[in-house]
Amino acid sequence: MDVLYENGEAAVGEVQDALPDAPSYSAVRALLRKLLDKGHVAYRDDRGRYVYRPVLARAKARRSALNRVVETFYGGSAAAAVVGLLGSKRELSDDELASIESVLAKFKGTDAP
Amino acid sequence: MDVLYENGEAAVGEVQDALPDAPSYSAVRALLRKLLDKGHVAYRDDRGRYVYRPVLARAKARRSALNRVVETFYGGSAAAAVVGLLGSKRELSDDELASIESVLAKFKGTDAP
DNA sequence: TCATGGGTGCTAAATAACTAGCACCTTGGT
DNA sequence: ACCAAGGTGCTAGTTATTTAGCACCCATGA
Repeated sequence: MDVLYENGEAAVGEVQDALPDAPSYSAVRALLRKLLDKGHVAYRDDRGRYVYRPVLARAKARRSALNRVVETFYGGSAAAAVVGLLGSKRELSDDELASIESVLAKFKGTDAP
Repeated sequence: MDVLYENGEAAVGEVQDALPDAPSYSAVRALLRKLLDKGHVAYRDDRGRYVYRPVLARAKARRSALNRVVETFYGGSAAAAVVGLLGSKRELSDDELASIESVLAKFKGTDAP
């Protein structure tokens, strides 16, 4: 799934290559077929070659993945996760800094009127 | 693994209870034994009752998990992940806001002297 | 045109995971 | 002392996953 979300879509061989410790080609085929049956992925036929993509919207999967990490490792606190995320960073471009401050701005007025 | 990281440590039954769609008690026992063999978990004997804990330091696992989400869903940009994390938040306490701004501060001086 | 590489569908066998159930031990309450 | 509850080690049977290997299809390049 992660492979498909990272690439948008991928064929069997690409999934296999992207997998950390990949099983056989056959196993990946079987896996994707099972995900297909379960409705987690769809595919398009690119001239006899099947290219798979996730069915669940990227945004939802993203939120869910982030949520799981926050729950598992940060006791449910998004702010703590943000600190963890930035704490291990060495540099930040001006644009990145600006975008973060922009999203931070909306919290500033909220509870101190 | 997530269960162990979230709780710090857990016995077989607790792992089973915490699992979203839990298999049988026997399966969880077998799973934990396999993780033990692979060196991913250790256990202490709490008077005949085995309590398992992860071997890899929480901090490392945390970094790795966060990294994976950032790679998979945010093209490797931690800043984008931060924006995503905060974007879906409605409120933030003063303390949270302060801690984020504190960690942000170290980036401000860096590249605009 | 025709061989080649890389797909697919399908199948059978090996391998791994799950399940249920036994005997046994320890703890806690009666 | 005894019983009940809830652990463990171990085992055997069932189920699911992985593997390898067929026949076949279809672009591509010589």
